[in-house]
Amino acid sequence: MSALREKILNTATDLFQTRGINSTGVDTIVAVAGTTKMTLYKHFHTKEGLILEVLNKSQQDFQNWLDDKLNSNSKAPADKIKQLFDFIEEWVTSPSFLGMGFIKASAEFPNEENPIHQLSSKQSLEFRQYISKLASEANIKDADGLALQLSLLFEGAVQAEQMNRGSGAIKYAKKAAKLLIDGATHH
Amino acid sequence: MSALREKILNTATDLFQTRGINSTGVDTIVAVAGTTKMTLYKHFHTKEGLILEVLNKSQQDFQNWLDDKLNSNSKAPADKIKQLFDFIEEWVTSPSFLGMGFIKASAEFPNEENPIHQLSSKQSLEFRQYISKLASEANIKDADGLALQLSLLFEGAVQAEQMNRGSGAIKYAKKAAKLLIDGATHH
DNA sequence: ACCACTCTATACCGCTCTGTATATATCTAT
DNA sequence: ATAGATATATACAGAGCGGTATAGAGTGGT
Repeated sequence: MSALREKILNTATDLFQTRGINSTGVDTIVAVAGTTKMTLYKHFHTKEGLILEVLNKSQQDFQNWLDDKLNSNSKAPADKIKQLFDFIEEWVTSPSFLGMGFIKASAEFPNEENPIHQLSSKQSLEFRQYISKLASEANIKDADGLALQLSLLFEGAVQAEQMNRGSGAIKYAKKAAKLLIDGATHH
Repeated sequence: MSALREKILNTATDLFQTRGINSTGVDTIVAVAGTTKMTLYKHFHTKEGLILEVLNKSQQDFQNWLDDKLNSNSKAPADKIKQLFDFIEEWVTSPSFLGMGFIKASAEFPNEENPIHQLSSKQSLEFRQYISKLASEANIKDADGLALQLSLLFEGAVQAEQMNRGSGAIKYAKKAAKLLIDGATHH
């Protein structure tokens, strides 16, 4: 894969997060990435195509990182879901964290028929399903219900963190998650 | 207060929610509102000024509606906080609900020095403080902590509803809220 | 040495954006 | 009836947007 393509992708990811998607022009992206529009448009057919690829890559990076963490730190399914918010906290409080792409994108493209909105919605659903799988492996009866609740806490905490960097909201989300998980677990 | 001014404000509120703020031009607003740019710019000095007023009015409408509901339905503080998510559900599932302004606005203007972002952040904080007041009146010890958790659930549920209209996420947020409130209450 | 390919540089098109200038119309208060 | 405020209609300026055209520079393989 082309190094320039990667560079454009990473630059766009940063700029979209820090300045907004609609507010970031293609000219700005290529200027910061140190290339030209011709090169960008050879790798990505339209700006919308670039946005979709940025969203996909961002979500893949997050999901892969999280999955690795969960699998390397513990094998027991009951432990995995309990550790979920520990790793989410690590991700969200990392200095390189600038926000979750699909959350911001869905706000900037509120029309449900817009491809960017649809991808955001799909990613949100997929993450929820990932949590649900963790929950059902931990033998929790209403796995989907718990997963939905945890995803609300997650998205709320990310939202709070995007609004006020270093707000510490994630710490309280973690506590709430623990309570919800305990409440949903068979005793 | 001018009727046209009101009309512009309401039209802008709708369009910002359904099409996004940056994607909604001033020309579109005046065309839908049935007036002209000259009139708009006599009432609002800049588009940013209009956005700020839209955000303020939206939040005031929500807060006033919620406060009225809570005060008319019950006087006991312990009941008020328990009913909080019942009314939030009523608000969010109403057909006229199109999203929360400050959540979308903070995503479209991620820079923390941007006035629109700052107002969004302030409104989020004020709503959290409102919940905290409910909690402390209900004699809950860690009122701020519970308020933060409930606000995360709220913002997460709104986020989910904005992504998928009629997702039913708010029902699960309500259940989670009940569990958190019970857990934080003295027995 | 030459070809094919990728990247650069720069200029441009057509459109949309915010905001303003100008001139006209409508309405109300005295 | 007339003055003053308010709204309309329309045109325009200046900038930025996404996307393309064209021509040339660098680089690797054969």
